[in-house]
Amino acid sequence: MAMNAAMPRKVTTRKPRPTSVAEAEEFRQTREDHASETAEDYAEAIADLTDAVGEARVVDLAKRLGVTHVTVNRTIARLQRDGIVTSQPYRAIFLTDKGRRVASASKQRHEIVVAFLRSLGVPDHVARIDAEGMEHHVSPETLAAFKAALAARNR
Amino acid sequence: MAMNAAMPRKVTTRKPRPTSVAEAEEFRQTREDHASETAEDYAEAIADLTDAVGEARVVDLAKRLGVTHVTVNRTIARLQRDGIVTSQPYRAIFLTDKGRRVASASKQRHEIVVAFLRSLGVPDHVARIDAEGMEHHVSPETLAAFKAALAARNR
DNA sequence: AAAAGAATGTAGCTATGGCTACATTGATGC
DNA sequence: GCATCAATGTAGCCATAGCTACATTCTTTT
Ligand SMILES: [Mn+2]
Ligand SMILES: [Mn+2]
Ligand SMILES: [Mn+2]
Ligand SMILES: [Mn+2]
Repeated sequence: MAMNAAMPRKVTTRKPRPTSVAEAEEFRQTREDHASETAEDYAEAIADLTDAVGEARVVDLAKRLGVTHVTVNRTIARLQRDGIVTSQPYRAIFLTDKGRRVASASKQRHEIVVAFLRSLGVPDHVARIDAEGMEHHVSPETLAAFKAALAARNR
Repeated sequence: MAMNAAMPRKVTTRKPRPTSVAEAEEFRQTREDHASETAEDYAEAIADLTDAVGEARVVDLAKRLGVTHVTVNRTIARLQRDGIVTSQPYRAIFLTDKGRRVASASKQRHEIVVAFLRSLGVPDHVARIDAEGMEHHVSPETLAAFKAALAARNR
């Protein structure tokens, strides 16, 4: 198809910028989820250890989380700053009221995610691994959908 | 119940350390997932933009990902170092073969996760947000389970 | 061709979260 | 009681990933 030479044409070397930026919100939420992830996992681990052996020590948390005791120390300092735990040198770590609420909500959500994956036929070991990461990105709506699917299956 | 005063008792101030450390593997995998997350999201975004407007520019990626152009610049340098993209100053960013493979696999997984959540009745907007974070923690086994559940629903 | 403006790049800051190496403290065993 | 060893703490390193402020380059407009 030949161009009419007399017809003026806008020469645009620079490509037009895409207008849509709706996706940005999704990434922002993911980053926000990651920001609370450490608090949630530590709170859960501290609650578990406290239930199991009466207290949560730095060395227990390090083993459980697969990091060194140094990393645990620094993280606990941040969690104390943020009102999730109390801690004193050479003492066990304890959850604050806020920390207990975080632990309880996280544990519930975590267990539902594991149960849901298992109900789909995912092997237990794999379900536990996937759930450890997925849990922090499961919104209340999605959690409700998981619960509903589990209930439907048991009906 | 009264204690027999003659019975010797081991006084253990220090609580016995918990032996189980199986959970550590789950956290390690989550950290590993997070390490590849940036490459996957950037590769997907670059592939999308290249399809949509012929090229991926720094400013487009910044808008899409909800970060400043500075963050994009630094990330692109790392991705180039890691063989995911090629880039030259003031030029568009292109995927390498490796980058295209990452983009393709990520995009497929991402779409399946979104479709699966929607099939559970999660509202589209929420499904997209949750999927953006969850996708990186979905193992091949779980992905297969999602696919199977979707197929069953359409049967 | 020059000006203006958009895009890109760079300098330098912050926070999180990993690590090794070394110092200190506390609990256990003798 | 004291020595030993486990636990805890601290110093200082690294990488990732975010930011603001400012400099430079390229594209478009006039
Ligand atoms: Mn958890
Ligand atoms: Mn987790
Ligand atoms: Mn993502
Ligand atoms: Mn994640």
